[in-house]
Amino acid sequence: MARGRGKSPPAAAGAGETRQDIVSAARRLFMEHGFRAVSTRQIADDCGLTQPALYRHFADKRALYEVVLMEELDTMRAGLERIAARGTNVAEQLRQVIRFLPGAEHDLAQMFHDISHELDDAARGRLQMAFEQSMVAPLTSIFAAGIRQGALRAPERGGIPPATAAYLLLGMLQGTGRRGARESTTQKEQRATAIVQVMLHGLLAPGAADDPAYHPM
Amino acid sequence: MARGRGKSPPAAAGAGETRQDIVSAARRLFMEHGFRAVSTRQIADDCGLTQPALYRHFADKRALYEVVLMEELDTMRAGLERIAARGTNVAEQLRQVIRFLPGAEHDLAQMFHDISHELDDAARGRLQMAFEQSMVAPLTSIFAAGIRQGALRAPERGGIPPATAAYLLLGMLQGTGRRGARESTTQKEQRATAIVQVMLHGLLAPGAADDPAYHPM
DNA sequence: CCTACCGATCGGTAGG
DNA sequence: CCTACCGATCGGTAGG
Repeated sequence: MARGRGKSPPAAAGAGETRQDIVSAARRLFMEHGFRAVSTRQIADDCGLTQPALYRHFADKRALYEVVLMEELDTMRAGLERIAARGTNVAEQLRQVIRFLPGAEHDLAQMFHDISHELDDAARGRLQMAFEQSMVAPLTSIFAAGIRQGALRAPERGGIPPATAAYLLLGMLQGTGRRGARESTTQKEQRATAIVQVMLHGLLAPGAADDPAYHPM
Repeated sequence: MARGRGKSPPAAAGAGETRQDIVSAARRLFMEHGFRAVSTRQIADDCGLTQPALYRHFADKRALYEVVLMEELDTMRAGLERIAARGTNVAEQLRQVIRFLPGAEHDLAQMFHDISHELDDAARGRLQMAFEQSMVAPLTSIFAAGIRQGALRAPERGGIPPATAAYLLLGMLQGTGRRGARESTTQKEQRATAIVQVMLHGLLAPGAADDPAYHPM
């Protein structure tokens, strides 16, 4: 061990492996604490480097953060598109989406805040576009398919636009921050069931004509 | 003007007025940028003080932040309890809640993150309790009343627990960060309509038996 | 990829 | 409530 500084990852790092180590450490730290709360020295320490060494791989802290976010969005896109591509019914697709998306651990809200507040205009634009393509688009296509197949109401028949449904679903998934300690698995499951229940059936009792604007036919 | 530093508020500040000026400036800044992104010097500048002067009114930055959050929660509680107390039907109450709660400008998500990450255990406990009492409780009581009056389905009849409904509503209101520029008034209105529509009626088309677990009777 | 170091800024204190 | 100032830490650079 001629390193002396940190636990060098697996073994002797090859060519581009150091870069990926940095991104991995940065992802873990940024996603848990947010952009501002994580220092470049913490990231460097976590992969056994000195802080200035980071700048051989990334122009600055923001550039590293953008790479982290882009990779994260790409992972989400892969998962969501896979679910959207499956031909199962909408209810089942929704359950799979809820099971797949990180409820609180990835702290989606944190991510959106940082995109809005910590990046320059150019990076913000790129990330907003990536967010639309990776998260909104697959979810929108699930709802659109549901409408097309007649399983969901079209906007003209008392439904809502598919893209709006996608945003509302994402909001429900974010929850309201991690309230208290980590949610248990059964809590997550109950939450998932509740979301599906609301999105599909709403909460109105049968026969209750509470909303005069509602004319599904 | 013997001040020389900043626009001193209205006129010569009386006794406890300086303190309130500090809280007001802090609220504006904290709510827009988050705890870490706002420096004590910015707050002081905003009310025509030097930075050390803040410490004559608050023990430290965190204590000031806690006061800001507590006041904010109290404002929300007043509004929500007023809506919950009105005897109108659930649909109308939901619309009023959505109109009342700050959609993106107050950045609820930001607030929750800071509560979880920037405060010590004691303050975090106090704020979580205040959040439950000020936001969750009034919303829960609206949903509970709806169930009691037969307007909403009880959890045993395909509904969900009132507290869960409250959390889901808050999630939908947060949206997914401020996506892009400020939402326009008409966008807000469309969003409000969509939320009410989903919460009451869901999205399932009539006759579509997509969810085998659904037995409202 | 390291050592050494920069200017800037942070939250907070001393002392009046 | 101000001036003066503290130690700590930040992101980033010089130079090898």
